[in-house]
Amino acid sequence: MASPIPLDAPVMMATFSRSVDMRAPFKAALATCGYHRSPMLSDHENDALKRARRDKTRRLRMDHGIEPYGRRVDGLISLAEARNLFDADAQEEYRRSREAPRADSSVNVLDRRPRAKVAGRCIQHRAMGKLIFLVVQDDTGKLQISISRADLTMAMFQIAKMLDYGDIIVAEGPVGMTNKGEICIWADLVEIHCKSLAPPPEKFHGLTDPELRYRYRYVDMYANPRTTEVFRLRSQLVAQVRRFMDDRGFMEVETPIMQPLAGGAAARPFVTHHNALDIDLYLRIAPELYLKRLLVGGMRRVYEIGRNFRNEGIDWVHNPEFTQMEAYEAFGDCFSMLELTETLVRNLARLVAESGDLTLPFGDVQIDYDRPFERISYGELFERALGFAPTDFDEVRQRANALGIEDAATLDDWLLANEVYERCAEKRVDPARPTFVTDYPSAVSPLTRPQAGRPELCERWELLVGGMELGTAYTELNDPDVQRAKFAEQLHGADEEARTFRNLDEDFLNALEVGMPPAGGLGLGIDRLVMLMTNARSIRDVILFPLLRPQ
RNA sequence: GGUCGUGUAGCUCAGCUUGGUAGAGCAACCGCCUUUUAAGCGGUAGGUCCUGGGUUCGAAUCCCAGCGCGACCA
Repeated sequence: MASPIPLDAPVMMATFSRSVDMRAPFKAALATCGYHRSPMLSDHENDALKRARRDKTRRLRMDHGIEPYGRRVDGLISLAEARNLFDADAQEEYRRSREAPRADSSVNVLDRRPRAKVAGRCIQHRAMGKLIFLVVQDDTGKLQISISRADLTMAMFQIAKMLDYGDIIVAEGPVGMTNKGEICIWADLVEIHCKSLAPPPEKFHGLTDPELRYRYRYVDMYANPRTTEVFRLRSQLVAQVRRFMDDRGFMEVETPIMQPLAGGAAARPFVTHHNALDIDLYLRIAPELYLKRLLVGGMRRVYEIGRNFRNEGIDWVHNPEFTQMEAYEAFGDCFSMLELTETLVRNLARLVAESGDLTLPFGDVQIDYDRPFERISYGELFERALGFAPTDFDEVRQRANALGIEDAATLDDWLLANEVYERCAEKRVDPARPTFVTDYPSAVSPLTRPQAGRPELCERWELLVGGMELGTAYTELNDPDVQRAKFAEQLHGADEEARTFRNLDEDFLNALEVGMPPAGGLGLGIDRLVMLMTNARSIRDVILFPLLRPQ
């Protein structure tokens, strides 16, 4: 990169003026090209800590002829495997043999201890004279590497002495034990394979600032082993969801993420552009309309686990991109999906629960996944929380005004009732009790089949757990004329902005005219599910790289 | 959107109430040390106290505004 100002300029200029930062243009350039100012990244070459490490890199090359950025290494085993090799009998035999007085010093001590060759990141380094103790870490755990001056060449011992917290090393030697009873490798070979230049986080507290943890996830992962654990568990949970769905005869599919129309949910989409076709495309807010096309095409049970994108705010349960499972079952309904969901969630809890009772902690509460989940109707929950029915529209308007809901005057009765519901009723559900809220109003569910006897209500539920909306399911609407009317109605109420991306999806309506079997459809929030299973209190703790404001 | 909290060395944090030379631990550098477990001992170095303005002889500290982050509320 050609910088307009030499990097050493500030040093030379400093005598003239301390108040003018001559690096400002350089910093500004870094900022605009997406670099961070943070000391953990590489624009602080003046940083003494980083300079010390660069100096060591140079010394490794110049004084020792060692290239500190290594190559392929064969014959490695994991740290957990190495630890498992420990043989107490061999260790005891070796210890006795060393302590036994020997007339002839040329007789070797008896050493049947198994040998191991391992690699890992150095996370502790205690050099005490002619002994060095390292702790290295890999994805299976930690292991101490003990290094005695007597066991290696002088050069290799010097190198071991120079190691820093963060370096990646290879060590080989017998698996033994220290006097203090720590299982370790007594290394007779130590190599450095990657010199870490970054100043490491504090070794006892690690990285605690949540923003820094998300921003430097790669540091967070080695400084806080719990982080890696959460994501390993996430991976296992998603794999288990797939197994569960596959076992029930669902087929996994992948539908477009870039869509010409953003349908299937009410949310503001992200816009992108395809150059060759010269068209704007939207990142999907839901895969729903494509999955239903597959039912039209004859697939009977389909599901997709994938990313959705919603151009909205960020809080403890919302990240702009998030992972959801959507599933559709021909000839099912919202109640077949309810059974599926309850069984699936319980099944996942079983994977995580340590004891048999399937109770998992989530913040302050203990959530019991064993008991049958609670069921309550939307209307009943509304009335219990507010003291009047959602159909009591005069009361609803009064309460809406009291709550200071914007555009209360222009909203339709049911939409307003739903605003009141979301503010007052939803939070009345016991967070410790997984709860299906059923019989949603049709007015807020434009893709859902109305109930036969009460068309103002529809066949839909939402699952609330731990104060979060975990999922929702519908009996899908498959009458093309009713669907068209509902879309039109929805568009009618939309503002100018929403109309640009929420156009009438003629192709989807065409598909319904071809004919879609009656079906149950489910949306399940995977991130939130993982939050519940790992007791994570922020969605950012279960997303590897949550969206952050660029620095 | 509102309220509260928070921002000090690479990291984790004191200091702010009551204005007066910028502090500790870890990490780093130099030295000692063959059984450490957050090793220890001696020494050295390291700062835009988030930013801007104000009050003051003097501001990390008090006031105002802004920005970042976090939590709660709507």
